[in-house]
Amino acid sequence: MRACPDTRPPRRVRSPRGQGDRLREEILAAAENLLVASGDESALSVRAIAAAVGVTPPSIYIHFADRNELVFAVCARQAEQVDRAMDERASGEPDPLERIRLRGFAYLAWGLANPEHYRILMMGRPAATPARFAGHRVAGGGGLDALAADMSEAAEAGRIRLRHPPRVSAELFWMVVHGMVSMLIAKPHLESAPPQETYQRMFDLVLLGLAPRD
Amino acid sequence: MRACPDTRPPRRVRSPRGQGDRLREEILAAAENLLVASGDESALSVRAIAAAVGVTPPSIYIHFADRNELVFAVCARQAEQVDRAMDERASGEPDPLERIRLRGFAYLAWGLANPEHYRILMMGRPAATPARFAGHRVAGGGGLDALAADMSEAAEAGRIRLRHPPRVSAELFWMVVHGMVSMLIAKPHLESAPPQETYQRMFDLVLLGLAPRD
DNA sequence: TGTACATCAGTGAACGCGCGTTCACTGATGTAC
DNA sequence: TGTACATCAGTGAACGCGCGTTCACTGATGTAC
Repeated sequence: MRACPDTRPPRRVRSPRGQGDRLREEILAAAENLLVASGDESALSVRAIAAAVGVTPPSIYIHFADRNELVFAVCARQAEQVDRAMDERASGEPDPLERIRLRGFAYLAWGLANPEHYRILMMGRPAATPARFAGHRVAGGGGLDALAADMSEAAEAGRIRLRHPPRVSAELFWMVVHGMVSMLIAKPHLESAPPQETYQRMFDLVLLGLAPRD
Repeated sequence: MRACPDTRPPRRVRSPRGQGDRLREEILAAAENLLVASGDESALSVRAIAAAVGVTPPSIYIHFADRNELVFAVCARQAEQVDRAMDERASGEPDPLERIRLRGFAYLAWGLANPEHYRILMMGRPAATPARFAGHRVAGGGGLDALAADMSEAAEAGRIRLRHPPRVSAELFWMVVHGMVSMLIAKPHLESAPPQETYQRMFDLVLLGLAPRD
């Protein structure tokens, strides 16, 4: 029978001089783990993160201005992957229409694999989003531009017929995929078919599904 | 110079005997006001609602099991309007395809008019949603069925070409509109055109926008 | 080689807050006899 | 007509919690002279 078991997590060893930024990385990694394990942004409290790192709460503020900055920094890390993932999926595919399909699917897969990150970045209250994350961070700048490029190439190749500038069509297509992702995240039980099947149907719908008979 | 100004809201007069349910209505109305005024679910604290009604916090629990039930009861009230709104918009329109368009637009308009309600009902964490609100409450049962009916009628009339059962096509269409709504709620600054214009583009996209050249 | 000093990476303790929820109680009103 | 009782619509006070954030401080390590 131990008198007073010490259940506190092990104290972290102090970074050597000049290596203070190590803590920043450890904070981000611990927060990422907490977010994935809990699937709930509210698990990301300053205190919980500090405890997971093995450090006291004030130490967080050495590296982040406030909680919100930290939360978004965690998500931004994952978000960097999506543009890369979309490009990887599309690269090597000669058919621009198929590239569009692959990009959309990569986005969907990323969202479903990181639902809480997606929720924070893309479904949050606008006021909660720090300015530098408010813009087209995800599937934004790079993602939408590449999509628009594929759109115009597909149109030139006669694979599709564009009614708007490529960029506008790219935004519309992205909104459609976003609808699927946010839907599956918020209401997973409404999933009547596997996501890839629904995605295919959605893609067909947009591409030729409900087209009027001639 | 008043000594000790009483800034508390006026006490509510007690309901007469047998009229205890009046308080329930007043709670829902006060919560609705708070939600609309703040545009933030977190403003809906039990204490804030009680104060707005002019009653003490424990009184809330006479009529609601917990905070979550109350919050969803508030949203469910607004949600009842959307099915009615969609039917009203569609009724009288002979063209089934146009009815589909009108239903979707009514849904969009409702979502944008009640963003915080929409967020709570349709964009929340699944676990936070009480069981009886988890299903197709919004644009669900009634809404999707009516949409599916219009789909098959439009197909019979030769206005569209269905690649799936009408119900599936209705769900896909609904997901597209949901994408627009949730997008505009979360990222209003990305709105590059008025919603009705984007909606029209989206509708055209689904209906005939990117259809391949024959 | 020794010593004063600056810097760095954190810590300890606390501030003040609002939150959901529970429990025993109150005081007015109706009802049975 | 009077009185005991039950019911109803709430209240008052508190429980216990975790939260973000701030402030003055510490102790080890490097650096200048």
